[in-house]
Amino acid sequence: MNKEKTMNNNQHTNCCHHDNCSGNNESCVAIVPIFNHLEKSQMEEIMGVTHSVAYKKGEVIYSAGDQADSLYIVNMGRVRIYRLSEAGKEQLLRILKPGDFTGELALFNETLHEAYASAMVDTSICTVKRLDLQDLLLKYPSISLKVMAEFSRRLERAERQTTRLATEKVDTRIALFLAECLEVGSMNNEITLPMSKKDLASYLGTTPETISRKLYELETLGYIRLISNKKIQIIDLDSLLLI
Amino acid sequence: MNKEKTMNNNQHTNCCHHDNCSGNNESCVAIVPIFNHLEKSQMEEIMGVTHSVAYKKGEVIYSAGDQADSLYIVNMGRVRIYRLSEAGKEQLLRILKPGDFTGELALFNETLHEAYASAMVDTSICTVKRLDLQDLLLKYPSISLKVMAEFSRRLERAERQTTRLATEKVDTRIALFLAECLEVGSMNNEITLPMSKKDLASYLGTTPETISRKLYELETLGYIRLISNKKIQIIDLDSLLLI
DNA sequence: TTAAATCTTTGATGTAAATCAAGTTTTGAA
DNA sequence: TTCAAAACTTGATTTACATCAAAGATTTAA
Repeated sequence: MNKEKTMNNNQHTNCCHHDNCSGNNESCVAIVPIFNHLEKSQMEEIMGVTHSVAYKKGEVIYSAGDQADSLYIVNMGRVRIYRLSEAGKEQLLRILKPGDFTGELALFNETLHEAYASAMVDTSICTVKRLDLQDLLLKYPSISLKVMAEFSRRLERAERQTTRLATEKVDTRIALFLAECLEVGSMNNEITLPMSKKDLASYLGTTPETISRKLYELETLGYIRLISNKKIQIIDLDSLLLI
Repeated sequence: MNKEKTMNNNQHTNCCHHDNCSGNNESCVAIVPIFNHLEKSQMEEIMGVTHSVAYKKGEVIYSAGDQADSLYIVNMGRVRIYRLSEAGKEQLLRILKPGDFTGELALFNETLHEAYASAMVDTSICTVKRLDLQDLLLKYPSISLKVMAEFSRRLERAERQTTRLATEKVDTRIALFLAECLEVGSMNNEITLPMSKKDLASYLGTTPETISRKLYELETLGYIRLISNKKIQIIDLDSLLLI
């Protein structure tokens, strides 16, 4: 069951247990939307309270049940956020890219994490301690506005996903997902799946077998073309969305 | 209640499209968690920018596609927030009680509403305009902390629900729901369903028929006892959660 | 109070998608 | 580069649940 054969449970309480420590803080603060609108001097102040930590591919960043006391901002790499069902089945919730953050839930509520976060590739992360963050938010209210904007976006997405899982058939969920991949930006309607089909299945609340079959079916219908494992060309978006 | 009788209407500019207008602002600001921790003088300032509106049972408060420009705080009554699937199927997302708020999503993001809000019973609501709210948040950063705490709680719930819909069978989802109803507080393990079974079905991503059958099944197993339409006694919580 | 509308239950039937199993392909670490 | 471990595909089978239909409840409004 336990796929993370992590060497040791490293508690990154402070900085610098890992390699790339200091200095990186700068880039981190500068790239995240919640901070990068501030004055240079303010950013420098923030750098003072951030800690940079590096995680190897597969390493766990936090687990459900952990006491949450930091905000985690992805500086480089990719982080998967997932939950486990009662039966231990994994469900992928989202994938963080540089500039995204997590850990905030418990930060404001003194609760434990309910989700897991692990590094999908070698990843560097900046952390800000609960109390430091609260100070920052009180001192620079505009940060709060950014954080709230991000929260509300996430909330919107989470509720949209909830509705899809509750009301749409698998075909439709796949079609909607493909359409969203397309939106982002793509050469001649060609998309690259941002995750493995196993993960996609988990994200969409289905199984890899079903994903495989449905994609084949969509190709048969002439709506898409399967180019390679991760590449798909959308041929008829309108029909796709009418499924 | 009844404090409105003693009040005269001032300080609200474009209030009074509906009946019960003045005076209620006070109770509204005083009861919501995002404001009620403030100083009296600060609350009074906030009252100055809130508008009280009454909705009759069934009235729509906002619809998907509407431009969102206000925060809605429930003062009295009950509000259902729901979405429509691509096929027009309704999905209940949550039910707001006095003190809860909605409309915030688009408030920080200049987007349109994606959900619908309608009054389940006669309801009175306080609204705060986008710009007024932003001023308040910048002026009183502690309000932001409250709002973020509420957001993160909602996010947690939304993601939990997503995971349940994606990974659990209907039995389990029902069992988990019943268990949550129990938590809140209940005499001798007796719970009162907070919504119709039709709504519950929608919330849990299933159908009323299935709800009906599964509840009967749970009774047969001896885990619960169906007292009346809306009342259920939980007999064996542990077994219920092991389904 | 009564009738209409809405919700709920129960039964019969259909089906989408999960599961199981066994190959094939891709990936990544040594 | 090679080889083992994952990930992916395809087929056969099972099943959980939706759908349809029609009879009881309950709620609502006149």
